[in-house]
Amino acid sequence: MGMGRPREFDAEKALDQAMEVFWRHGYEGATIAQLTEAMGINPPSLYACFGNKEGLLKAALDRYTKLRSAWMDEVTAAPTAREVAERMLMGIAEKQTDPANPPGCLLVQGGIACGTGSANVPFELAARRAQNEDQLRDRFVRAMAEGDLLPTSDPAALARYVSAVSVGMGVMASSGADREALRQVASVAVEAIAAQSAHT
Amino acid sequence: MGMGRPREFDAEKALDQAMEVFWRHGYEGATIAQLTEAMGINPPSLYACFGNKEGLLKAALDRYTKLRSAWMDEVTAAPTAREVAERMLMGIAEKQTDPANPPGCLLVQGGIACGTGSANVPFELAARRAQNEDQLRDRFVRAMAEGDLLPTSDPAALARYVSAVSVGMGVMASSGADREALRQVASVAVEAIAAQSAHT
DNA sequence: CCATATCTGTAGTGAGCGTTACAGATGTGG
DNA sequence: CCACATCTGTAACGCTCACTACAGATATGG
Repeated sequence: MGMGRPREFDAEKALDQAMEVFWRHGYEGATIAQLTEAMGINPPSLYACFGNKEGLLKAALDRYTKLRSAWMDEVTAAPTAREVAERMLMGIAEKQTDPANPPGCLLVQGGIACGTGSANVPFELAARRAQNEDQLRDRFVRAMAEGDLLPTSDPAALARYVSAVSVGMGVMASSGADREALRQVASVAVEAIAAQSAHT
Repeated sequence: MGMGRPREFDAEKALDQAMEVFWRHGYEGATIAQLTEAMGINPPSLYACFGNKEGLLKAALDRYTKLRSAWMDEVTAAPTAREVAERMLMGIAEKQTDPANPPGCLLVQGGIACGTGSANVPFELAARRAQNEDQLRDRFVRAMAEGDLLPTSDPAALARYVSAVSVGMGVMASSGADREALRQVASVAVEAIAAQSAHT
């Protein structure tokens, strides 16, 4: 039995284009026509490769988090909790205003609220955001063990806080805030972590 | 010339129901069928009263901000910048997890990203959020004048920060965070304002 | 070279969307 | 009581949506 005709497009390149469309217009706002045009393929190729619209979104989310995992590792590699928060939030100020991408964060822009037919999309995004939060929490737990945070600090609460600020910055970026405005927010936000840091 | 048949429904009550639907499903996720059913009216009544779907959203946004303005005044009436931030963020933790309403904030859930046909909806929401931010900024400017903040503090940056945290908390609430989790975030977040406060 | 399996492009499918035409109902002004 | 203006409910409009049937193209295995 033969293997059939090979596909004529690069699935990863196409996925990058789809990611951009979801990022800019959200899941419900993105149409198959926009997606296929951006990906340079026709609907049947999309459905053969990704199943349906929601499958394409999940593939785009996977690619998004994969592209950012190396950076997240750099962030958590910072020596102190304070510097972790600083690298994270300052880096986000840059990334979310990078003109190479749509403003904001795909994990927020993708769809915070959806209609009844796409009710699980917001949960899907929330699960991805939770992964980042967990990675931060683990890092802050380590900081606790290293005596880098106050004995009264709550690593999970700090991780939730940094995650919440990130999300807020993303929404601000998507509605026109420039890089300097986001840097100011990040700068203030880091002070809350500094206040929980042992010494200095 | 006669004044015509009077309408048989209460526009404000209907608007409250529409607000809920937009709040839960977002602008694009909310359908006219859902809206009319929740409002207890038929499409022609909706269009006669609010123009179209976007007009209904704007009316719902107006009502939303109006309902919250009294509370915002209470918040900014707090004696210090630190207490303003605390009342604001702690109050938001409560409001965004009030079971009487959908979780989160309408000004975020309404639609962060939209399709090409509704491209100005996100701007509309951003403008309303900016009003809150301006009110906070004015309050922090006053705090500066009263010597309540450090001479190096930037009132606009602090207002942006509090606004960003609020938005982040709203997204967290809409994806299932409970009241206690939001309170923890608020508690950490306030520390950043405390760090900018003069004395104590 | 033939059978088979998969991809590609065209051209649709039914369903659901926001919106409205229409006719009947119900009020006001003369 | 009568013209008129506005609201109400029914039923539909045109359009766009996600999705796919189909036929032709292009590879592999024998």
